[in-house]
Amino acid sequence: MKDQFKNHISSYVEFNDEEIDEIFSKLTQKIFKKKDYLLKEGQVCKNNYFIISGLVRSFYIDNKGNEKITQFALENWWVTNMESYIKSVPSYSSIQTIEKTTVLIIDKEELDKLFKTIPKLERFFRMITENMLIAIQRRSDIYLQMKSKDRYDDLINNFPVFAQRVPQYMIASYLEITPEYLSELRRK
Amino acid sequence: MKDQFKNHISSYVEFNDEEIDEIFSKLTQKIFKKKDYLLKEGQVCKNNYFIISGLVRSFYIDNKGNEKITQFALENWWVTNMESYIKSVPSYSSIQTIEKTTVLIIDKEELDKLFKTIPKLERFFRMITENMLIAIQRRSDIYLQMKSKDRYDDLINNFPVFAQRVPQYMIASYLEITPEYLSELRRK
DNA sequence: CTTATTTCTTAAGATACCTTAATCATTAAG
DNA sequence: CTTAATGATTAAGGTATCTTAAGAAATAAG
Repeated sequence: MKDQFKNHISSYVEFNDEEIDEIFSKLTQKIFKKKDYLLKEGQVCKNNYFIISGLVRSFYIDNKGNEKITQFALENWWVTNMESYIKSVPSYSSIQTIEKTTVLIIDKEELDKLFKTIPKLERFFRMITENMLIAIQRRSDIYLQMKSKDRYDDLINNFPVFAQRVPQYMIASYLEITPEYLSELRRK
Repeated sequence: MKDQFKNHISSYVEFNDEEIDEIFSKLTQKIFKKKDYLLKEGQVCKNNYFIISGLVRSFYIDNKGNEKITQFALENWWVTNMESYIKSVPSYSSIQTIEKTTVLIIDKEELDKLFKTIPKLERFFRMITENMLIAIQRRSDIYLQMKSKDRYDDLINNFPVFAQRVPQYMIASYLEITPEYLSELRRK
C-alpha cells in the first residue's frame, strides 16, 4: 500500500526515502463500506483522498431533487471537492463509495505544512491539478456538444471498467441522460 | 502595466520587488489586432498568456465543421490550451482575439526555470490552476444539466460584460445552442 | 452615401431526448 | 425458499432544440 502510493507520486516527481516517509507519516488509511460517504453535501471538505482500491462517485442533487453524478474515481486517483477544499466553503456535492473502498487521507492543513518543508510536493500537486484540469476540460468541451449515443460510446471505449463496475442508471446520470433513454440507445 | 501584473500576482502570493522584477523580465508584451490568433489548432502551445486588455476566445472545429467556443477570457485572466501546454502536444483548439488585445507572454521553458529560482511562483500557478479547475468544474457540472434558457440567464447574470462585447452568435456557440434558437429564447 | 459583409431574427418541419407508467429481471433480506 | 428492494427495459405522447432557408438589421468598406 505504501509502495502503491510511492510508485504513484514517483511517477510525477522524484522523492527520496526520507521525503516519502515524512509524507506518508501524515496520511491516514481508512476503509469505507459500500455506500459510505467520504463527504456529504454541506460539509466543508478538509481532505484530499487517494484511492488505494475501490470505486467512488461524486454527485449533487439538482433543483428537481435528482442525483447528478459528475465524476467516478477508482484506484490511484485523487478525489475531493476542489471548490470546497480550496476555498473552505460548504460542498455542493457528495462523495460516496460504490464499492468497498480503501483510501489514504491527507488533511489540508497538514498538506499545506508539508508544502513548506518539501517544496517539491507543491510541484506534484500542481501537476496533479493540471491533469485533472485537462481531463475535466476535455469532458466539458466535448461532452456538451456530443449526442448522448456518442458520449456513451466514448465512455465505454475509454473506461470500459466503469460499464462493468457501475450500475447502468449511474452511467446514465453521468452521461446526463435518463436510464430509460440509455436503455433505448443500447438496444441499437 | 507592470503594476497591473504585480497587483494580480500579489493578490495570491506575496513577492518582493526583486522577485517581481525577475519574473517580469521573462515576460514579453505583445499587441494583437482584432481577429489575430494567439494560438492556432495543430500548433504546440508553448506560452501562457496574461491578458492586460482586450478579449479573446478559445474554440475548436467539431466534426461537422462548426466552430465550438469553449472559453472567453478578458483583462487579468490567464489563457492557454492547458493540454497542449502541459503535454507539449498539438492543440485541438485555437485562441483568437475578439477585440484588439494586449498580453504578457510567458514561455513554458522560462517559467519552468523560474519555478526553480522562485519556488513561491510554483504556489501561485498551483493556485491559479486550482481556480481554473473550480471554474471549469462548475461550468461542466451545471451547464450539462441546465436548459439553454437557464444557461443563458446564468451567463448574463454572472458575466454581463460578455453580452456587451461578444457577438450573439458567439454567445450561442459558447452556450452550445444555435444562434437561431438563442434568438427565439431572447424574444421571451 | 452606397454597397458589401456580418450579424440577427422568424418560421416550418424534423429529431433527440424526456416523462410517465408499467412490466420484467436481478440481487438482497427475512 | 419467499418476499422485498433494486435495477433494467419497453412504449406512448410530449417538449426542447435543431435544420434549413429566407429576409431584416447593423456594421464595415469603398
